[in-house]
Amino acid sequence: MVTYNSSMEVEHVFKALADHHRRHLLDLLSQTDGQTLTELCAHLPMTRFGAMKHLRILEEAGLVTTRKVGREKLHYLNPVPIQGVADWAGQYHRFVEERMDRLEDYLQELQQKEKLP
Amino acid sequence: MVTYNSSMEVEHVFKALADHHRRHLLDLLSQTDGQTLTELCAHLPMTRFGAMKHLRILEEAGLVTTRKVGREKLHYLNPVPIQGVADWAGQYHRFVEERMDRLEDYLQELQQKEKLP
DNA sequence: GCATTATTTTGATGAAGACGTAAGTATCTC
DNA sequence: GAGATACTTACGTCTTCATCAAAATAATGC
Repeated sequence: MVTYNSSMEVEHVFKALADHHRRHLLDLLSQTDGQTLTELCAHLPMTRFGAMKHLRILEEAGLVTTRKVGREKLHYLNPVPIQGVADWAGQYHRFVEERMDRLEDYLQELQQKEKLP
Repeated sequence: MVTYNSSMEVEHVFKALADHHRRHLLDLLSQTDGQTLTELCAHLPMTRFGAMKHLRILEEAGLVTTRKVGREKLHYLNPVPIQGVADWAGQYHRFVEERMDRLEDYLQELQQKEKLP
């Protein structure tokens, strides 16, 4: 049985990840941590205001932390909440395995029939 | 580096999973596969029409397959696309590990200082 | 065939999301 | 302090989402 977790925290993380621009931002931070808004939004096909809103959603979900240095705001990846998503998805792994096993059984059965027709 | 995957398929899966009602539906199917709309919507705090739309989104994302038997429509879990999410999230695992290592180093450093002040 | 049950289609509506523009506040540089 | 730079706030708009209601379709059982 898969444990159904409806906690607000996990929900925010899932929602934050449900946009490829935001996943792209996390990717960018995983390559170079501590980038400014200007650096990050240079990679997104939108205005800096659009990028800012996405970063705020990531921050509210706890996936990004920020630190103000002078007039710049540095953004850092926090990978911990992603672990929650990985754990949730991992619960379904055994269902995929079962499916693979069934497929294997089926293929072997086919093979048997070919040998002894 | 985390591979940024913007394919439409993955995007649909992420969006479909970004709602706890839909994750709950997957959970229900993982417990008892092949349930009808009526059976499933009995567990959700909404009308059957609301539940139907959620099921359609899951179906479009490939997370649920359906089979019509008489006047009933049976819903089956397809766990395979969830694997894509697990893989994506798994890419961030090493960042969590790095963080743990740094924390461990820090704690050991503290311990050293206590011993030799 | 007729009443019942299961599902679908087709709007309607209010909320939330994803942008954008324009003006405002710090901060740095000179 | 004047001008450039980095970010923010405060809107407006357009789209998508979540939900419900009512009517339509389809299958079952007697």
